[in-house]
Amino acid sequence: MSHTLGIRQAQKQKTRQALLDAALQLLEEQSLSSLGLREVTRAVGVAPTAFYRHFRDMADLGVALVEEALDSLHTTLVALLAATGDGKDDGEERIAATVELIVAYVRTHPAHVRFIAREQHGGVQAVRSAIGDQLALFAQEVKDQFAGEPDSAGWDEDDLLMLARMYVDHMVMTASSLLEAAPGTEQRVAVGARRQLRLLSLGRHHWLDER
Amino acid sequence: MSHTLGIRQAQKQKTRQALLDAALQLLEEQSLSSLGLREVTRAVGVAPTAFYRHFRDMADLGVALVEEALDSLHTTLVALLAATGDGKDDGEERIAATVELIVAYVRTHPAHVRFIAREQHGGVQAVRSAIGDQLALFAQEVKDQFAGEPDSAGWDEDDLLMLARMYVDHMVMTASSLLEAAPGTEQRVAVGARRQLRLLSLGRHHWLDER
DNA sequence: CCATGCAGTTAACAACTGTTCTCCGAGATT
DNA sequence: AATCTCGGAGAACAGTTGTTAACTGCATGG
Repeated sequence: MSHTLGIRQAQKQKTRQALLDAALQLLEEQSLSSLGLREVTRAVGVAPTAFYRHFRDMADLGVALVEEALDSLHTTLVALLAATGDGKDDGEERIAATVELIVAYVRTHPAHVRFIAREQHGGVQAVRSAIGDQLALFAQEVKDQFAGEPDSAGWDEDDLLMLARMYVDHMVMTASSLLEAAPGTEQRVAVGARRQLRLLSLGRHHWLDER
Repeated sequence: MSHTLGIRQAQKQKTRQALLDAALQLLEEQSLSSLGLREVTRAVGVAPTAFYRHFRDMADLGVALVEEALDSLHTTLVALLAATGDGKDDGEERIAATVELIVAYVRTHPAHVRFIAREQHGGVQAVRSAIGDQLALFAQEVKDQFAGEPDSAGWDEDDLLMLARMYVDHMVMTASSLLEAAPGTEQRVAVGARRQLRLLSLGRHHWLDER
């Protein structure tokens, strides 16, 4: 594969990406259901009708944005699981590394984070369920990771998934909190996030105590 | 006070409420930043210009909706704290009662729940911070409740607030999940919510273990 | 080298938006 | 009874929206 796809399709994907970028930027101050097709094409410097060469409508573009955003997040998640998955380091180190990775991600992909947080419960059905599906998939991966750890011996399948979901949800929530935090306040948010992870970790360790 | 406010102001508040109700209903399928002034007045059956007699713009109406929605939620929260606050019942009963109250609230105020979940991270700044402030206030109340319980002996102030925030966030998240759950699936969501609360409760009990 | 495919353009459309100004009529005030 | 107040109606405005149709020019594959 990959025979340096012709100058033709290259240009197409270039403007397509320009549309996605422009939309993502415009979405910092509004939500998808109020973002107009013309608004996006105007920002790119292209005729309104050119939009239809790439997307059926704005909802379609929204779904494409979900894929782009959650793909980059997925990369981060894999890195996170790989870095903290050896089971050697005890809880505290693992927690610190996790939060630090989230902080770094938010710093490098703020617009993506805002988009996911906003449209997760937003007004466009197709986008909402696209995000929901992807996050459920993330939870599955986290669960699989957990399943291989000694701490999870004797755990129910459903309980493991529930735990994984809590971690994923907490990850998204923390990222969103970091975004809205006043400049300079990010460290406070990070401290809070570590404390919350510590609580979850404690709950996990004592889950099977009284059984 | 309250001398049966004249038939004049009565009519005014009546149409004002009609505007709020219509907006809340229209918001089930879109988000606030895309909801138009004319759309709302049309649904009520009133001239577009009448809108300005009650709200400066849609953002202003949004803030009013926040107050209405979170006021009803606050009532539920107080009931929740009162019902589970005697400290007598052990964790499991308390958890079941909490989840059941959330389920009941979602069933009776679905539109309010959807609105809060959607606009919490939505595109209208004023509404976002209005919701944030109210939820922070809820967390304070929960914290005060926790502070009076024996389980919280020796707890740091910040840690208590962090715990309270986790409970409030979990409450909102559970309510939102119940909304999006396929009909008949609510019971599954409720079971998951109970498990999550159990985990939080376990974390809480062992918070001071290794200090 | 030429015919075809196709990303992007131009022009036009009916529909809709927020906002202003002017007016009306009925409740409130004296 | 006369006057004032003010919630709401009506008409008009400049701007914007999504979508259509027919076009242009260039990379592409035979």
